[in-house]
Amino acid sequence: MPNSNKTYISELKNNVGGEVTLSGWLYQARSSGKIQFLIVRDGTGLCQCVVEKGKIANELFEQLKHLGQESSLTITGTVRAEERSVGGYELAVTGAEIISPAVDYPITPKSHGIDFLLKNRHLHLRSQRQWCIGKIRHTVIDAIRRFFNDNGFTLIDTPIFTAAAGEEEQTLFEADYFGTPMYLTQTGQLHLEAAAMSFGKVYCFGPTFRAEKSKTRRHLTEFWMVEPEVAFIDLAGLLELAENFVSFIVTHVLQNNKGELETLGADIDTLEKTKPPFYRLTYTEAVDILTGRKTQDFLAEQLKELQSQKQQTESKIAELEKQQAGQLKQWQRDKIAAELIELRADLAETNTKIENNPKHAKLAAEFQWGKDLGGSDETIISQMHDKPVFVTHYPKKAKAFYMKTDRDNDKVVLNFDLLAPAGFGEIIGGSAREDDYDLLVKRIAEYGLDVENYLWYLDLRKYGSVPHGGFGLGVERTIAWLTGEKHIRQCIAFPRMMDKVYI
RNA sequence: UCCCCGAUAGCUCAACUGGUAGAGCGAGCGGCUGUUAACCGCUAGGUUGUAGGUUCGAGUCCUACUCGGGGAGCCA
Repeated sequence: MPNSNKTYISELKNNVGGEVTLSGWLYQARSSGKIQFLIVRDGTGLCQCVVEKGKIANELFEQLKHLGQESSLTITGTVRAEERSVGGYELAVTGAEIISPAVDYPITPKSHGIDFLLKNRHLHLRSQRQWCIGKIRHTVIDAIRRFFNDNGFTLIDTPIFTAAAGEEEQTLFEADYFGTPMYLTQTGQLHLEAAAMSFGKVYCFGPTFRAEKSKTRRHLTEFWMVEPEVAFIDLAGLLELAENFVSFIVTHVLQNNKGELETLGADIDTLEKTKPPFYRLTYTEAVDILTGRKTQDFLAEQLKELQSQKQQTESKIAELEKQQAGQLKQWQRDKIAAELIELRADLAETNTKIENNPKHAKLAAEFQWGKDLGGSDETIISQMHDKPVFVTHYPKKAKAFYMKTDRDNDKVVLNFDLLAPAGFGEIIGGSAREDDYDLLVKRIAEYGLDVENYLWYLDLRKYGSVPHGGFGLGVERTIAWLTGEKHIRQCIAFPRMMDKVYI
């Protein structure tokens, strides 16, 4: 091994002209007779290492040429700035040592199906895309903790095993707790309310489990949620807290992960607009929008766009198919075939959207005041805005028992959802909590719940009750929004989905 | 739980109205001194998800099952 400085790829910019040693894995390799381009990853980034014949021992040159993808190695060379390289720097290799050669790595640089990738999740984590998402997730979680810690909140760890339900009973995972049934937590909220009466401002942050039979791109059965709870706060205060919080996360990610966002193709311009104040709609206003002219026009316009998109894709496909019929080199033929696969997938997606458009229009037009907003309704509202939107004051019937009844209109509760823009949908749900003892007892009864299970919760209204409230933010949904990732399962290292847990 | 689509080489996909399976990537060998999912040549690799049925003949048609994808409802 030559005598040189061990370093990380992220530090290369500080070592231009110097000789350094990297430890990592072979991500990709191209060779051209007397020159090889090895892309090495070390956990901090990617670096192109240029190996020239004659600059290193012939034997080593041959070994490197036959090294399999994901082999581990240390590699030494001189750092130079190079525009053509990933990351802007590259290594002129002077030496290398193979630590462990890898043979037949299953994930190739070409495209793969999602089932295959999830089966190989332990390896897929090494891919550029998953690495970028992981880095952003780290920043999001760091920002969450930083925001609350720096704003006078105290962290409370609420239990994972719970006796009573926080949300819907049917969606609880049951566990056998020494012979008695217990449930995996769906929210730390009830316990958090108790803690808020001690510390004032508190938050909990941990995994949440919901046995919803939801097979969609927005659902996991195990996901991470952060929930703040504040004493002496009203709905307006909660909205302000939520918009400052979300803006803080976005700013943090933009500061720390621009490169990752670019690699992922995220919509950075829109993210940069995410600053308070966010839009505010009441549920009633949202319903008026959904059932009104504006939504029908909006959807009609969208349908037109989709149809022209469909035509464009179809004519592109037709053109490529024509080309395919002509005389071509094999590699040209393959390139066309690959493009066709992508275009056909796009077309299928566009077709689904076209198919759904009138259904969504109908659902929106026929929306009845009193129902909870459906997924498509949320998407429509969210698509109409370029910044997150609060929807507040939902009908009491559609919401949980602990939400505070609006004293000016007892048909609605003082709650809110925050919808991420451009169609991503709900990332936060929250409310002011019912703080009146008698009203809360009544609500528990109305929901057919057993008051016996909520005696301790009612105590909080008995001994110095105060107006208070809080909300929950879904970490994976937030990451999906920030990264532009279509499916939430890519936003956690080892996703747990309904009916399917891979590894 | 419901609706739609799919399952062909290790991976991603082809195979016109039923006529006996073909590419690329990956792997192996060789060539190429600036590649960007590099390129070029050669080699190996398949009882077409399972079980039945129709037919002279099934990857292709029918039935059931298994697995997967997308969407709906519900939600963060």
